[in-house]
Amino acid sequence: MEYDQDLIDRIRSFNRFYTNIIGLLEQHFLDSPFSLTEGRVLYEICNIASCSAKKIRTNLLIDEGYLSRILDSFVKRGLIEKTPSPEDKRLRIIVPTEKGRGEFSKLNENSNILIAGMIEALSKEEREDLIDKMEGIRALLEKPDEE
Amino acid sequence: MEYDQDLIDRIRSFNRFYTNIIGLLEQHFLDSPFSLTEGRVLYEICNIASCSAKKIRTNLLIDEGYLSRILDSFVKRGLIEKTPSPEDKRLRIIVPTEKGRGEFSKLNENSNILIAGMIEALSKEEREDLIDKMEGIRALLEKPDEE
DNA sequence: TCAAAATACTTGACTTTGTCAAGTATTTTG
DNA sequence: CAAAATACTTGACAAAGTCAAGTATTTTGA
Repeated sequence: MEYDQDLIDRIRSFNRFYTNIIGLLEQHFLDSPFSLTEGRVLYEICNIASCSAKKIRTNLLIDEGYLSRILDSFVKRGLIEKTPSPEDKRLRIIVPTEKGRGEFSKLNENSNILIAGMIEALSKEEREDLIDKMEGIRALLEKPDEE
Repeated sequence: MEYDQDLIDRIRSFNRFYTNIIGLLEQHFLDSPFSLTEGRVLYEICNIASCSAKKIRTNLLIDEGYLSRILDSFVKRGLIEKTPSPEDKRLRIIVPTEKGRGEFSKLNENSNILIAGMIEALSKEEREDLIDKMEGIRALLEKPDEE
């Protein structure tokens, strides 16, 4: 394969840089009652309509058994309710409780604060520039057929 | 704290997107004899001059004991050599073996191929645009005093 | 129509990954 | 030169993730 090594090195360098950024943002899970994976699962639960384990797994690439146990622990912690679907009794439909949504908001709020801190030194113009670049990267890397 | 929620939401959306990108690239560790953390450690070893556990830890935020064991396993696998430093006998200086450097190159090569695949649909101009945006983001987010 | 295959999830046993704290050897500091 | 600090190691443990077999239900196709 023929490729431009300089370009790739610079992309990799950015990736290392951004991995650290994301790592910093993810550290707030350490001060929360959630692991990173639990946080992602909770995100899906709060954003998927009539959610089920199956639907989470289409978005998340997580072991079935592992997810099952995470959901169990969410039930025990009062964050979600699992009820067998009336149409298909193999499925359990998952709904976040009030508390579950509350915890999710807190997680988001913390993340918001971290990001606000990250960009606080930037002017309005710089912030807009940042967003433009981010969305430009996404447009370039996202497959045309996706989303 | 007063902040622009729309801006933050869009940054978070980009972060989720880029977390997936990085996740895809990191999956190649699954087909390699290294865990992600091992890969990062090997990266440091191959890029730090007269490396020691201490120096790795300044870059990597990893538990001292865990690192010690990873280095042990690298010795057992013939990837590095650890010798007490003559100047300071508390330190062990770490040098990658021929094999260690070889494995590291393989890891890089695989990563290169993945990135090449990621940008293969892009034209020359688009690739340059991508790099510009990445380096622009980095410039914006990196603290002025860093690097 | 009903046995076989597929689906959705659960459970037990296990491995990998990461953490904590105490311990050893050496060096630095006052 | 004793006490504190540094660099690393080790044992015990906990958290995170994987694998495969099992249960209940639904779908498929002869």
